[in-house]
Amino acid sequence: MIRRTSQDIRRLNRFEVLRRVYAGPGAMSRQDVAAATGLSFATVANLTAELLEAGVLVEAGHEESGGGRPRARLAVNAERGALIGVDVAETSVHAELFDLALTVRHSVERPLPPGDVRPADVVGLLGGAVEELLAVSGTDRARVLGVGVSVPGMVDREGGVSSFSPYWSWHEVPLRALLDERLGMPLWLDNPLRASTVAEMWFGAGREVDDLVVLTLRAGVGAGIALGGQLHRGFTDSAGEWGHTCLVLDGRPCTCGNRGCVEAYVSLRGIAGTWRELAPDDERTGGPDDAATVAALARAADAGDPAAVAAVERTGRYLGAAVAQLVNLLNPQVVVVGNQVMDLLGERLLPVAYEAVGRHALALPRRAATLRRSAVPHDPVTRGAATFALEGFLEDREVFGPVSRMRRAARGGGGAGA
Amino acid sequence: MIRRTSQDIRRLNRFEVLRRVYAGPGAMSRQDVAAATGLSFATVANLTAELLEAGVLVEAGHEESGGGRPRARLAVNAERGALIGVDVAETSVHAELFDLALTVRHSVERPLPPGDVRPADVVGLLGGAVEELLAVSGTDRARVLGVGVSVPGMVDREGGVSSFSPYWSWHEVPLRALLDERLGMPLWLDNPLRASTVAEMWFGAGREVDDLVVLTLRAGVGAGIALGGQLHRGFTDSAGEWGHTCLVLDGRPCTCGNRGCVEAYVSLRGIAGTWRELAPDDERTGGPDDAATVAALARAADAGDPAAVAAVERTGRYLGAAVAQLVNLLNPQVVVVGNQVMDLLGERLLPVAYEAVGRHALALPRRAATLRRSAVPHDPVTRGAATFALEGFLEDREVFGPVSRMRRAARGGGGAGA
DNA sequence: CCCCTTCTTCCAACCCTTCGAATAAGATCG
DNA sequence: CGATCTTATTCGAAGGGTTGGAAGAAGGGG
Repeated sequence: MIRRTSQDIRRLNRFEVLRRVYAGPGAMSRQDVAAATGLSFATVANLTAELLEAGVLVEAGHEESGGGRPRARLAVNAERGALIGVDVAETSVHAELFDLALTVRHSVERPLPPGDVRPADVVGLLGGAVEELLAVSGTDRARVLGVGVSVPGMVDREGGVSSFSPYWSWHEVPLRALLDERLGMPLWLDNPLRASTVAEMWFGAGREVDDLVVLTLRAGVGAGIALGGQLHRGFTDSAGEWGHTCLVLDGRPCTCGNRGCVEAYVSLRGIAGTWRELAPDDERTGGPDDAATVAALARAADAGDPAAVAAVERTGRYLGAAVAQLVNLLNPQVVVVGNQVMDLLGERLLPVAYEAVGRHALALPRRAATLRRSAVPHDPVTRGAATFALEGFLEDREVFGPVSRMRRAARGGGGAGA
Repeated sequence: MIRRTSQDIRRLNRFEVLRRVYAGPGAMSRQDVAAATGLSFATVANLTAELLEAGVLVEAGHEESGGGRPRARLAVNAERGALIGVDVAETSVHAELFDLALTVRHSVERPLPPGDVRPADVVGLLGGAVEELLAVSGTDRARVLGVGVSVPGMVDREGGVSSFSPYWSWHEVPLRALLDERLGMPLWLDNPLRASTVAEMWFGAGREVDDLVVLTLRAGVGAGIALGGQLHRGFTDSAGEWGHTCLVLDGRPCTCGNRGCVEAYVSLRGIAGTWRELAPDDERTGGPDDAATVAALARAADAGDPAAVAAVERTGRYLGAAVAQLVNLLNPQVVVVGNQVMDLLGERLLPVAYEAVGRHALALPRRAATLRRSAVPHDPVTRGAATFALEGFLEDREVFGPVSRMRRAARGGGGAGA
């Protein structure tokens, strides 16, 4: 049983206030935040005071006054510290350094060798990439508020263990232990699905919406699920494995051993496969690099190549049918589609997919749901990983103590008068 | 934005305590409840006092003492009031009267005419059934704490409107308005999926588990979803429409107009259809009453009829493949299968289905999930409907006021000594 | 320079949980 | 049969949160 305490309310409200400030581009006042969150003004003032004291927010000038006291503008204090987000993907380790305003400051990408990769190699590469980020940006280690790391597959977040990797023969790898030693900074581990989702919640569609599903389409595919404003992790941290949902009974073989999985149709490899089916003699369809093949497909479709157009169309229909299942089952307000496949095929795919959703989903949940492309700036996975670190920092009891502690401090210090 | 307040904590804890008392068959002490809920003993004592004062609980004797003061046994006060649960189904209206211990006291079933049925007819029949329940049981209207009504299809719970019915040509029918007038008792409207799920949360597998999926298999099929101990309703109250998830692309036509839906394979009609496919010349497979056909199928399978055995087996595989999707996506701790199909085919179906889940789901979420038959006594839909009324009663601010109100009352009244 | 308007801060009130001391209620033993 | 022991409950104070409203702060306008 999880104990619910009033401090949870406080923590969630703190998140909420800060999310609004991130959302409003430098122009949020306390009043705006109160209106947007539905919290009382007193509470917003209280929480902002706390965030100001912690240096997370700063007051940046005032708004135009229409006769009364002008509102103070709240902004995130970018210089309060740095966050690092790392995306360990199939072929590379991508590490980025953000300031606290979640602006990308520096970026490093290190290729991973093909084939099976040992955990120690990833740890080494990751450690090196982080060191380089610190060196290049001249950031002191102590200024880093946390490092978020996204590892593919199933990750036991609490234990810090990678239970299973789709690409490598990893089993119960104690990543936290290995990385803690190497990095010496606060560390949060999770997987790319949940990273993308949390990025969406802070910086994308999730800012306005409480029930959303975030589809990640790249080498693998998955669905991050956020319901009631809370990320759903599942009983063993493995919710969101949408890729091996059966889309076509006895359809194409999938890497998982089954047939007809969603992933076999809307992942990079699946899309390349669809093109190959439709144009078996076209040598562009046969390359070993699926991302390159899909990029070629996009170009060919733009050029009016009939097989390519048909392949995109068919992919859209597959995607739509698969999304319809989610819409029926979860009745979300928004379905966000993101990552590589979107970057490559983007606008070509969504209209077809949307139309297919309409054919496959029931009227009421379909009308409720909108399908849209991710609006998260830059890479949602590294950003999401950094967001985990941000969330971790915001839960730090040293920095954000209980209210009474603040009050004692205020009394002791004695505020300087005007 | 939904405001989170400390009173929500109180309300949820009140639910939690009471759920434990229902779960422990007459043998729960305050200590047991505290251990089971993880709440502090003081809080449990506090909540119990409130429930005792409201007459919901009573102290029923003491446990054997092993040397110290004996523990008081807590029990639900069945006589505190009555609850009515109504299941409006395709072919009948089934109304049941429960005491507060959720024991069925009286039951009435009224057939509905085949074909399109008007809302007024359902309201009339329902009203009559409720009147009969009151008359037969000699229950005073004022003693009824609430009436829960389950209506098929999509129901706007807050508005009290049936947005869409799968059987009848209902559109935006203001059921609450119609029924309020007829019944004159507190009313809660919802659909059978969510009713079954909430029944499971209070009286079935959900007592021990926080993430569960409840499959309802009868004329239609659906999946009730409870995550983190909370029922998920979806953005427009229509989550759980699992029946029209695509199981076989371009498979059997479904009533919804698409092809290959889950419902076309594991609903009563779907199962009958599978049997018919396998034994087209067997006249037992062709009756108009699907429930009767499935009952015949169960008998034939028991008798060793090869086509019947194959039909059950195939149905199990379909079910397993469909469940695997849910297991992968949501990573629940338990999947409960219930309602008519289970009653008819029960034990024959689950082993095959379980095996198929194993083939179609990923290792980690599969290991986490158990598939089991509903353990909710009697009819989960009427019971769930009654449970909505129970929950409504437990939220009644007149009865369960804030803590301070209690304290004032205690001071004013002055408790009688021992 | 005073008044008016609007934003912020501050305080008291209220809600909820929990710790620990005090009280209650049997069992047991001398 | 009372003292003592053990365990269960009750009670009060403290701690963590939110909120409405009074009081203070900061401009604009006459």
